[in-house]
Amino acid sequence: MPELPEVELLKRGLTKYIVGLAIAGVDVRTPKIVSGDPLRVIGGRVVGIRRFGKMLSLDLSNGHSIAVHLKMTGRLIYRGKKQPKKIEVDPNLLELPSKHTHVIFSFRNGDKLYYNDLRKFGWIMVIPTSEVKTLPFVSKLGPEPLRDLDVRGFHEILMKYSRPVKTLLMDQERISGVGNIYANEALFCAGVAPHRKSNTLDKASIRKLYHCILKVLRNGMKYGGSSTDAFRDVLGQRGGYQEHHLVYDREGQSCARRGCAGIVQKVKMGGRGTYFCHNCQK
DNA sequence: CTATCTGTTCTGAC
DNA sequence: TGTCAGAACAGATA
Repeated sequence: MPELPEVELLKRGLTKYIVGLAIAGVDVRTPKIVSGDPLRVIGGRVVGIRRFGKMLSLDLSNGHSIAVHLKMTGRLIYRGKKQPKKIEVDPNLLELPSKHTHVIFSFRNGDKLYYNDLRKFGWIMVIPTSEVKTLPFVSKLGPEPLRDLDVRGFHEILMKYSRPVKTLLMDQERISGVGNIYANEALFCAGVAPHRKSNTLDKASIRKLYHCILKVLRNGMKYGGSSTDAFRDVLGQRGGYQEHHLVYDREGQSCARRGCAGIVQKVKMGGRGTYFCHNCQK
């Protein structure tokens, strides 16, 4: 669920609400979610939030960091003094902690940060700040669009593999941050069929796909993230990008492109829902 | 009730 | 090394 745009929005929200706060306590309700010693965070002040692909690192003044991966259904929800009066929150997030709350960070000023996760795939790791970059998960991440990937680099990656281009886009060790929703949308935007082997794309298509990836990621952020299901921002509010999906979750509906009579197809690729228009994507 | 679906990543098999 | 199925888990939907 949370892909680059959603995690980036979360990063901005956390920066706004918890940077500067000192941690007074941690309540670990589901131990398997947390690794490292949670007590190390106590007394630390949040000095910054970093994002690595879809992972976040909450960096503390005491030399430790809280690395968080939300996987499919994780949520980080802030409740406290800075939260706006009027927010539109899910009914099941009105009462926190809830039965899906696994970790609670309490700040000295009384504010709280809740880690909720319906499916419990996500994780939290307490480690020295200097080790965040060397985590296997982080050090293996490929370049990130919008930051350290240009058309040339993108071209190079596509040429190197003969896999279906969609699974390549979602491979975090090749390109980081793109997940299923944005891969589907970017391929539609570029008119490229998801099952095309990446090294068979021509230069023009590659260029187009590159710009489409940036475009859909930026759009995702512009509309507050994609909340077809699990994603909520740091205040617990839904995003709006799902209303702008052109193929994802639109099986059987008519193609969004003007003048195209195609119907959005759904197939399975690499075990994931793959949506495309046979007419527009070659 | 059963079967199948779900946005991520890791492991183990080939 | 590259690729893929299955697992981790809980709930929604058909």
